[in-house]
Amino acid sequence: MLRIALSDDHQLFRKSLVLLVNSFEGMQVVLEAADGKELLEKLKTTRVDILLLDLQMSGMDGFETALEISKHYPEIKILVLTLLNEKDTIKKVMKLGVQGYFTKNTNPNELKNAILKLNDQGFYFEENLTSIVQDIIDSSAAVKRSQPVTFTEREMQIVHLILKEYNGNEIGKRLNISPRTVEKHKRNLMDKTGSKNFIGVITYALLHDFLSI
Amino acid sequence: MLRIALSDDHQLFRKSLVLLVNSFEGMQVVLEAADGKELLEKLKTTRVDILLLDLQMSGMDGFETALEISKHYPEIKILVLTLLNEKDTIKKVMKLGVQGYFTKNTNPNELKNAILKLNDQGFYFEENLTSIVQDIIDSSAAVKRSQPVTFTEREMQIVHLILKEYNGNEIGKRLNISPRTVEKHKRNLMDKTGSKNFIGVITYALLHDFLSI
DNA sequence: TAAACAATACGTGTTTTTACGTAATTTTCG
DNA sequence: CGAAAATTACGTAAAAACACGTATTGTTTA
Repeated sequence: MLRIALSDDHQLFRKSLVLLVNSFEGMQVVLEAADGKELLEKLKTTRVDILLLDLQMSGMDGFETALEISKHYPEIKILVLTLLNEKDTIKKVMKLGVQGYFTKNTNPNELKNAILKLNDQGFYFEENLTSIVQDIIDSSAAVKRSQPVTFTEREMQIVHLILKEYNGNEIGKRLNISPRTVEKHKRNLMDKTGSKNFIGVITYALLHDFLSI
Repeated sequence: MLRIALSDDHQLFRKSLVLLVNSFEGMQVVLEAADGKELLEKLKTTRVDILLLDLQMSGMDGFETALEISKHYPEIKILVLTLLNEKDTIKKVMKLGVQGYFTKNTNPNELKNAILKLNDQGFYFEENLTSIVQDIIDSSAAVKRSQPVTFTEREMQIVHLILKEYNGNEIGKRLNISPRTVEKHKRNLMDKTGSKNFIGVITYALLHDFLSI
């Protein structure tokens, strides 16, 4: 059962939205708030999976709220509901950690689909926003392309052995090198991919197609 | 009517076993195979309830067969027939998802009883094996592995946060739970996926499509 | 309503990984 | 050949993860 939070300062709209969402199978509104402040307060005691967030709320505004939520509750997926449809606004909220965007004048039946996709895929954007998304993805990919990271053969060997769940000691034995050397390789990989731990190296390699499992 | 499959490489024994089983009320042999390969082939077109599986088959051996069957046809209950009676062997097959064990030198009249009990209770073991069974059921994570592994919502949250390279402490803070609880979730995940470390959990989830990055 | 599952939490360790630095050998290649 | 890159290795210490156990509290569900 998906636990939905709903934040919108228009009570009538909010209440009907509650009814709509509750009519969908597999999800339920567990939290309602009129503004960001109330929302943050209630989140302290209520666990939610997905937040439907209005962008025109009075009081603490939607941008600020989105930022706070994604900082304090990164596990909550945020679907922004708004009347706005301008490229810049969209980009702006996306940078705040929002995983979905839904304009209020879109067909309400699509909302269920949006929530489910957001939950399954981790993101949802309306069809017509594809180009914007692509823009953003491209621009962030360009940053990565400017600093080409490659793994050496030895490093790849080590990645593979780590995927087989060998620890540093065992890898050293298999490769006939000191465990310290294995550590050094691991550290180099973390440094060059900017990871805090080796899981970051693995995901980096997967995302950059150095690796497939 | 119980649909029985029978796999044994000794044709004489197999044929007489067919007669024996067919003489029992309420059950019928619907499939015969000399080895694991043939068995798997025939299972594609024949539905069976219970499989009587010999452990000394040539070709693909019984262990491997049991593993394949329980993986692809978890609904089929497997009763192993064997001459072996050693604790280790018994444990080994049980970990493969076998629900019953029957030594060939036991009274044949007991076979009907074994099949019926296996069907009704979901398991059957000869009296003297009870302690071994209890041992394994209590202690073995491998038993769990033979059942379909699923991640709970909370576990998925934690997987996602770990992918974001948060450490246990940080995850605890973000989710408002104790770091110890996070550790517990991680350990449960490692247990249920049979991993030595969390990288194993990640790859398991990726391979089983719980997760995409 | 009992049983199973999920989520929570702690104790008491041990093992492994990570951090940060330095530096000596190969190996590769312009 | 000589510079750059890759591989090797170690010291010291702190942080994090892992192992294995127990236990309470809700929630689902057969």
